[in-house]
Amino acid sequence: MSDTQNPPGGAEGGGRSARKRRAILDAAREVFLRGGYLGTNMDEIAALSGVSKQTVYKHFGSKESLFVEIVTGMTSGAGDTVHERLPEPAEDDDLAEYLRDYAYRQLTVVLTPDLMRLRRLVIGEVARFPELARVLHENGPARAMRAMAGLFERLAGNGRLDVADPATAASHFNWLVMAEPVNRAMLLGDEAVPPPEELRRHAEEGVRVFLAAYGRGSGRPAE
Amino acid sequence: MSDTQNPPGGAEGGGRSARKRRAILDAAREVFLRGGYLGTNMDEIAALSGVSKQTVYKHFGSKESLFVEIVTGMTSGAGDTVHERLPEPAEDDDLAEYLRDYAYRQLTVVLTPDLMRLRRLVIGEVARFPELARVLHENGPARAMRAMAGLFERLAGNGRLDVADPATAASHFNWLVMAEPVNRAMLLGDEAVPPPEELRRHAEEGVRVFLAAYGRGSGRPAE
DNA sequence: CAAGTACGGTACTGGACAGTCTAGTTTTGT
DNA sequence: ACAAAACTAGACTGTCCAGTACCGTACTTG
Repeated sequence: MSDTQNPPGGAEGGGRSARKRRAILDAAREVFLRGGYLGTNMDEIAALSGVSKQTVYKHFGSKESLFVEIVTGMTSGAGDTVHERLPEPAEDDDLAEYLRDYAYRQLTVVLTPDLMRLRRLVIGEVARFPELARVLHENGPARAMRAMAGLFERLAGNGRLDVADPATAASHFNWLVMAEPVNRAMLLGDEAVPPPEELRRHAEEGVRVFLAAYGRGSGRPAE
Repeated sequence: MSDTQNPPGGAEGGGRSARKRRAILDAAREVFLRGGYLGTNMDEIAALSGVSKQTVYKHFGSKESLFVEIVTGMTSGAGDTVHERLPEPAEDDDLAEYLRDYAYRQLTVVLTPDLMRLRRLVIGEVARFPELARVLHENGPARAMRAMAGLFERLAGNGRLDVADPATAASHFNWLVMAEPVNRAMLLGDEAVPPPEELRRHAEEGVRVFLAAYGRGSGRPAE
């Protein structure tokens, strides 16, 4: 209809087939995130992507395949954006400041509406698609906590943290920061996500508690 | 068929109608928890409860009503078992011990398989039934944290804790203890729930961190 | 430009399922 | 004992939906 005049390279690259494929994926993500697996029908996906149902089934063999592709794509993609580009803290950086920034960044990514909807979707389908939940756990919390555990271990080696069990410390740090807002958003909807400045305060409080337990005596500066 | 010989009082009390009603509720809980809202059909509920479909619709007007009744019943019921019967710690009690016990009890209740399945179910249906999620949040984490905040406030008044903001302290305590195992069980299934002794260790570690941040200088005993 | 492939539109199949209807049976209250 | 109320079994309606078939058309490629 609207892009009949874009023979080879419209706005996005790739051949016609590849373009259709992307359109289907985009539409399917939207529709699945809105309605869940059972609450979604393939006609709606076809209509929203401006493609015939036949084409949908040519590209993805079944509703189930399409669903799995959408979800795995989103989970692994989201995990990549958080890690892979957090600089190690320099020797003379303020450690508390570094941890606050890290916490805040993590919060803003995970609380993205689409990621919250993905999380709800996957959790609701644990019984039907246990593999997807496993992948989400691996690419989400498990991955983040492994990265943090490595960092804490190095910082303990430097003498900048007092951490005997890096994995436990990483879990404590992660959930001190993430648990409250994630749980709220999970149950109360995306409108329950606090505004940025409140998230920053929340991150600060979490870091304060973490450093009180794992800092080198400087956790509570006063007194 | 089998209970034709129990005229008035079979095993459970109540008239025939009340007994049927309970049977329907039990069956519906099982089936909804297993298959989710859309994944459940009313014929299965009728069959499992040993009752005709007509009777199901006499007692509960629709699939939706039945679902709402099941879920609200479970959420409020579960909240009650945790609170309402935690004794205040006595003056000469060991506070750390008291908090460990409290944390461990909370863990064992929340990690019950049925409660985990309920949580997944409700989260997966947030878009369709936002009210249910609100109720679960209110009767679950919110209620627990309010109770804890009250306790911490009193302990701060006693000089046994160093808590300026009881609500934040309660959130930190709650999630230090609950977040990791609950999140694991949520995504990895009920088999990922750690055995009791590991839960106890986990509760201990959470309490240790909490007291390091909020205790009266005695958080980290060494040094 | 011709042959082959991908796509659109649409109708169709087969099955599932919420909720209703009917007619006969059991239970209960009085 | 008897009438009202509750229950049973199963057929039935209307609807929705995954996946397929068919055929004409647009695009791609040699």
